[in-house]
Amino acid sequence: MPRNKRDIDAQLKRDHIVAQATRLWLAHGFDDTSMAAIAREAGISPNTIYWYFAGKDDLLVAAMDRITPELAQGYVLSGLPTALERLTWLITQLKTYNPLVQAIHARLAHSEVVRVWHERYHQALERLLTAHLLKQGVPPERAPLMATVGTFVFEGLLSHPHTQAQQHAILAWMAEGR
Amino acid sequence: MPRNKRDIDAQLKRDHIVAQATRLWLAHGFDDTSMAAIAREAGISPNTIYWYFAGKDDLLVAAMDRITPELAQGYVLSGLPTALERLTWLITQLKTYNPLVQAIHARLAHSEVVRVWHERYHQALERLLTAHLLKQGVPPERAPLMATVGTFVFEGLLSHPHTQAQQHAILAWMAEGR
DNA sequence: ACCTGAACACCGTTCAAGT
DNA sequence: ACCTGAACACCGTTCAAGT
Repeated sequence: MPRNKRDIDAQLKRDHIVAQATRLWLAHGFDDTSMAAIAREAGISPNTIYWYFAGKDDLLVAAMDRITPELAQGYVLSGLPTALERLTWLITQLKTYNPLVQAIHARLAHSEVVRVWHERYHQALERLLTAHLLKQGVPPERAPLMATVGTFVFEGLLSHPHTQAQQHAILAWMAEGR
Repeated sequence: MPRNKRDIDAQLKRDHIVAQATRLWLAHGFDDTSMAAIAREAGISPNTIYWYFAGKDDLLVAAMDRITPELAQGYVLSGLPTALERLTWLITQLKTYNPLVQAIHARLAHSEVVRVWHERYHQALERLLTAHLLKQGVPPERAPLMATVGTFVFEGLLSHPHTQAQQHAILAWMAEGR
């Protein structure tokens, strides 16, 4: 994307800001990490962030855009054999990023960029699940519905406390594709 | 609960504050309705709210505590014959209160009172679904799991946009108890 | 017991000015 | 093009003082 040295530097700095924001958000939560704190950590003045990002929500989306390809790659590379193992791997990873996932949902009502990002994310997850369900032998007219249900259950697991046993039972139920 | 005239007046005023807060939150959202705005509408000064409530989160919980018994009563009184109709009724009602439901989830990470309330709410909903599933003939060892899944799907429906047809298909799937 | 005016500490964001 | 110091408008909450 960057075309010359200048653009590369700008890209690097942008990425540095995103990295610091992500680190602080994961450590202290989205709401409890101010733009001032992010700027301090990145070694710039607070308003400089606004040169690179339209606002805190845009910074959040940039953070997610950095994480998700990594996750997708890891998902493929993991090469786990069973559906249950793959689902468990995915939810374990997503839990790592839970403060950001939470923030995405909390900002949904207030921010258009977040809304757009979330929409895309859901579609990607549903595509993944639909493909899996079809391979599992679920009838094609039923698969999309069950994929939507699957994403809801997945989100429920992410946002609610539960025991390891409960998680296992629910993921096993999902893997079954029933 | 109130023991004398003085307590009754205090109770009425408390309720008046909750009513105004609920009205404004439903109209403009939780975050976009300041304590000052609620006080203005209730005809008191902002800090007077803090005489009756520990904070904005406590006011939110009080609002939910006012709504849920009404909902539970309406659920029973509706006397709808089929599970699908009852689920549809329930989600239609809950959608009416969506700004408050959203706020509950958004405040989960920040407020202990909200966390406690949410926990109770989930347990109540799961009990409702478990009872329904058992009546539907679902094996007892499977019912609690499916009830948890059901609440996740229910919450997913509440917090994500979808067509009427999608909602119907998902609720029908839930009513089936599969 | 109940209520208030004024202030506090903080927030995301913007402005005017610099290089 | 990039960065900053200072300010803005606002927020939930608290304090000191009243009745």
